[in-house]
Amino acid sequence: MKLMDIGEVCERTGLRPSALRYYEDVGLISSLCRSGLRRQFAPEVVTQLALIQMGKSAGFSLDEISEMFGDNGHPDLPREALHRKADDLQRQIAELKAMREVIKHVADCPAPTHMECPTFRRLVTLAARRAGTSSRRVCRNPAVP
Amino acid sequence: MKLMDIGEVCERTGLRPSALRYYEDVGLISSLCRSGLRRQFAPEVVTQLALIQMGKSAGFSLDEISEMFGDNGHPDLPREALHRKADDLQRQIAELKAMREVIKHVADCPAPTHMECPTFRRLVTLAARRAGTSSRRVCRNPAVP
DNA sequence: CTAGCACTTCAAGTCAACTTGAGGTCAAGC
DNA sequence: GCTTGACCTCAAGTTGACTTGAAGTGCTAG
Repeated sequence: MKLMDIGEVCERTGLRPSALRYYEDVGLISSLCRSGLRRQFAPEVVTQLALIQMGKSAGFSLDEISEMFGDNGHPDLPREALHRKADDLQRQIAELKAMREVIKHVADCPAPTHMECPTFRRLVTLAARRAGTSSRRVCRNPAVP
Repeated sequence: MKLMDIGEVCERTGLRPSALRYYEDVGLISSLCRSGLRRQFAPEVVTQLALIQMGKSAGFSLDEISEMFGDNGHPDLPREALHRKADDLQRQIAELKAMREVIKHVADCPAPTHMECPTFRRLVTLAARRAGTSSRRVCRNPAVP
C-alpha cells in the first residue's frame, strides 16, 4: 500500500476532509509530504485515526488523546498517569452499566411516575453515590450532515 | 424536608446556580414556586439532578435526557426506543472496555513505537471493527472552573 | 434606616471540535 | 485552450452547555 490522498483516508475512516485537516493542524496526525498542494498520507494514519475515534468515543479530548498516543505512538504521559486513565475508564464503565439499568427499568416499570417507584429511586441513589468521584463526559450521536 | 432555595440545591448536588437556572429554562427541572424572587425547589429535584448527571456522564445530551425522563419522570419515548438506548449503552460499554485495554497496553508495552507493536495493532483493529457500527463524536469534559 | 447577602434577569461570552464558504491551485481529459 | 474535479487556505460560523457580568430585588440584622 502506498501514499493516500485525503479523499481516500476519508473513505477508509468515515471522517471528513475538514476533520483530517483540523487534526493535522492540532498535531494529532501528520501527512508525509505533498504532491502539488495535496497532502499525502501513509497507510498507518488509518490505524491512528481508528485510535483517535476510540478515544473520542471514550470521552477523551483531542488533547488527552495526543498525550496518550502522541503523533508517533509515544505516550507523553508516564505509566502511572496512563494507569489512572484506565482506572477512570473503569469507573466510567460502572456508571454506564448503572445508567443502562436505570433506562431498562424506566422502559419496563409501570409506575405512573418514576420518582415514586422505589426501585427507580434505589437505582438512581446507588448510582449517584458511585458517580460522585468522576466527572467525565462522553458524547454520542454526531451531527452527521 | 421542605422547599429549598437554589443555594441549598447547589450544595446537595454540586451544581452551580447558573446550571440549575439553565436546566429550568430548558425544561429539565422546575421550581415549585417563588418566595419573593427566589425559586423554591422540592426535595425530589435532587434525585432528578442525580439522574441528569448520570445521563450526562453516559454521554446523553440534555435533550435526550429530557426525552428519557421527562420533567416528571415520564419518558416521552416508547419502550422500544428506550431499549435501543440501553443497547447503545451496551455497545458503548464494550468500546470503553476495549479502550481501557489499549491504554493499559500502552502503559506497559516496551515497544519503541506502538504502531509497530503487533499486540497494539491487534487491539486497535479489533476495536475499530466493533466500533464501526456506532458513530460517536467528542464532547468536551465539563467546564469546571 | 441602611448594609449585606442571597438571590434575580438578561445579554453576551466561552470552549472544543469541527464545518462552511469564498476564492485559489493543479493535473487530466476533451 | 478550457473545463472538471479534487484538492488547497484562511477566516468566520455553528453547537451545546453552560458561565460571566452588570444591574436590580427583597428579607434580615444591627
